Amino acid sequence: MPAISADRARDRYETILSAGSRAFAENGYEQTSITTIAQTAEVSEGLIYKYFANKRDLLEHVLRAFYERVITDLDAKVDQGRNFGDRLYILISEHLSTFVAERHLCRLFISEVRTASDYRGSAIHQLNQRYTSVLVRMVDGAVARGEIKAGVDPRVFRDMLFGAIEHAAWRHVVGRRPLDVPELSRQMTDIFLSGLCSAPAPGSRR
Amino acid sequence: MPAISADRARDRYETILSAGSRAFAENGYEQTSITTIAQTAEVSEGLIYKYFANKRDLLEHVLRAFYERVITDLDAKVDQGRNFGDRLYILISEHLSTFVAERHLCRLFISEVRTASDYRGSAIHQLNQRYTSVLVRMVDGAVARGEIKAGVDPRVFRDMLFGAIEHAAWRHVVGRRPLDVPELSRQMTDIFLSGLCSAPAPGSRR
Amino acid sequence: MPAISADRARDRYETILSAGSRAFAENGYEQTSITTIAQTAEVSEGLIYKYFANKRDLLEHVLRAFYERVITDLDAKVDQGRNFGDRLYILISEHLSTFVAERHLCRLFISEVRTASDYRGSAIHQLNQRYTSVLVRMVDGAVARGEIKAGVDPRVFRDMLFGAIEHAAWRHVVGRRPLDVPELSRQMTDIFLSGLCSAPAPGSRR
Amino acid sequence: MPAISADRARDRYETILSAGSRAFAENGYEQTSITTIAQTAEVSEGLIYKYFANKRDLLEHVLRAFYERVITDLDAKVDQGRNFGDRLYILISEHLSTFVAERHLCRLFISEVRTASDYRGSAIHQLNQRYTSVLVRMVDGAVARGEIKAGVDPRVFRDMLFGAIEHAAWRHVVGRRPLDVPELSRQMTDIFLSGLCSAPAPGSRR
DNA sequence: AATGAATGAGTTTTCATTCAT
DNA sequence: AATGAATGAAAACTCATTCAT
Repeated sequence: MPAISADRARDRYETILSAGSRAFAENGYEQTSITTIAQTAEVSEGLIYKYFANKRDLLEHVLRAFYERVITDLDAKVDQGRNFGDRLYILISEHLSTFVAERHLCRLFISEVRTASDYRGSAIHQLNQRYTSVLVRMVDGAVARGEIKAGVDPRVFRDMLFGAIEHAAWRHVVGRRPLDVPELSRQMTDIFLSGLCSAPAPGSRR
Repeated sequence: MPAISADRARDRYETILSAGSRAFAENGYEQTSITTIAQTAEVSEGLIYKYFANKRDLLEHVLRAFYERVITDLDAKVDQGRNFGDRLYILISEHLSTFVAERHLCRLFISEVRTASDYRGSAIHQLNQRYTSVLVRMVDGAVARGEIKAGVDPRVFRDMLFGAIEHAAWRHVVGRRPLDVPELSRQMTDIFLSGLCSAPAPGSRR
Repeated sequence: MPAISADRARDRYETILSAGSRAFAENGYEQTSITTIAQTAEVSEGLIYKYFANKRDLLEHVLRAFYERVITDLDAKVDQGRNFGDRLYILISEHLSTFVAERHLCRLFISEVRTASDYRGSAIHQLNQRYTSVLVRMVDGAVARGEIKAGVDPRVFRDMLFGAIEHAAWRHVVGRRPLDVPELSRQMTDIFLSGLCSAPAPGSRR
Repeated sequence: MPAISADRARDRYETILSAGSRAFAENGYEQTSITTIAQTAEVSEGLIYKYFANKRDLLEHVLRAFYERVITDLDAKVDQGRNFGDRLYILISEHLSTFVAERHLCRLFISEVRTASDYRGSAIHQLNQRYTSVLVRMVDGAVARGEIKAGVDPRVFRDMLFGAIEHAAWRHVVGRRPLDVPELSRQMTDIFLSGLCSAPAPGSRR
């Protein structure tokens, strides 16, 4: 017989998570104090430590939740593409859209996750691998179907893809310039498919 | 008649800079205390403030020195390439080499510089623009000579290029995997030049 | 449901205020460290910052409390005097009594408050003006009733009065001599009323 | 055979004293650093410690020099007054003039000297007594000649006089209002001589 | 379950003073 | 005689975390 219902507990959890998310995203991990989060969540500081082991743990939950939002349904969406070009375009524009929609979390993600020395094996690392696997499967299939040339190392491609997306998104976050997601996605897709020199690859979107 | 030679002063400056560089690079800006740096440099805390206005100023000097190392001679080196493919290969492999050689500073650069909210207009920002301008000139020349197709937005290309390099370097830092710079550069160059689908672009290196 | 009663909080506040009051008064503002105050109050340093914004804020609270003690009921007391001489005597002896009773705070008041460059407009300044206004009203009334001669600039009189009191009190603090408040008040009153040359003014006390 | 001539040494001493005087006066003792003084004096920090034992010692020299300037010739000037009223007027206006002319040092004097717990017996204390003795002799003479009524405690009068002057001068320093020295001196003299109630004392100036 | 008062180690920064040159 | 590099002990202030209530 819990003194508090499970619903209520989940509600508290969400409230704190959301307050932490906003605070971290806006001011960075180090610059955010537990007190601030407690005030935003309209909750006592002590309670935060009932739901999260410590400040770092709260950050991890925030980032995981963000990552999960990015990944959700990505598989299904990508599968709607009829060919490799389609699928690549979808992947890029989905990823960019999320980063644009949650620019602050994107920034938090870039500056905090990627820095962490205990990244390997962490929950975030695992999510990252789940994400990556979508791409790997995509590439493998395309190679098998002869849609892309053999000899391409998928890991190199992956670095290029995610690096490019992050970099573009980061410039958007920092520069506060508007980002034309469809156009940017189209250009990136095109370069990936047919390179800078040749004519558009046959079958490339649009 | 100074009690101590200018050489000695320069030596101190470099000792502190180097200690700061290592410490920041290994643990991040916020996680590094002035005390740690002082101990590493075998110098009193007070002396650090004789050479640098404050902690942030020290970081800025560290990053600037790093950036200047990256940029030095880049122009000249790139100009040795006979065509766009050559030049692109040189740019990528030079950049990657620096990042690999100074993996920790690379990480510092990525996590601290790019995050800073006062980035725009800073000395680092200016160095970044100087760096970027090398690329922009390269692309403009290539378009003029018909080496790459029109319609490519150089900014998109730039994001893709630097993003890809940074991401690859980052994975190297985190994963502690060895990085085959020539091979990786070759693959990246190839993808940028001819894309994933088509045959290698005519005139591409190798 | 506060973990600690409001009474307890008020108690803490007063403990710190009193410790700060004593410490500041005995060694001056700059010479007193937060650490000292914390030790005197048997409280952690951090807690002081829960109750006061910063060291300066604590000083201000200390001075305000002192000033309020000086002012309290002064109006009522002064009004008990039947004529200007009576009232002047009451004002002087009241003021002197407070200064003698709290010699150390008196010194703090003189050396810190009056020195502060941000004095004008501060809460202390306002209290000072409230205090001063008692005197101004006293003088104005006396002029109107013909008790004192016209042509006296109340501001000059005010400077002389407060200056004299402060100076006497200061010598008491520094010299550690006992101060015969009634006798001193009587003499001051007499000089103010009838000057050094003439016979005692008619109606002067005693 | 000194490596430096006595003249040169005296010059250095004066330079440092003057730099210290200005710096202390403008920003207060605690807020002034030796470095600042060294820069103002265009002298190394080390040299200051050749001429003065420490920072506090420098302050003492500064204040002493100031005090000596105030006292110089005061005796002679006061003696020019033909009667007590004249002499009192001269004393007040001389004192006020000095304070007005050197408002910043006046402030330093009030906030630092009067606070010092080691005031008694200090060089400054001795100067103060020399100053005071001028007044005491004045009063004693006036009593002997029947110029002022018996029963006046010279110490009370002294407190009133100096307190009044300091207070007025302080308000001038803080408030940055212009000060009409002759008029203010006249009013003060008048109140001291004949009080607030009676008509001007016979023989009072003007 | 929830609070928020309390802690104390940790932070950056300043500065009077010393001393090798 | 003169320098100014170097020190190191302080200072004010912050904040994640704990625990009595």
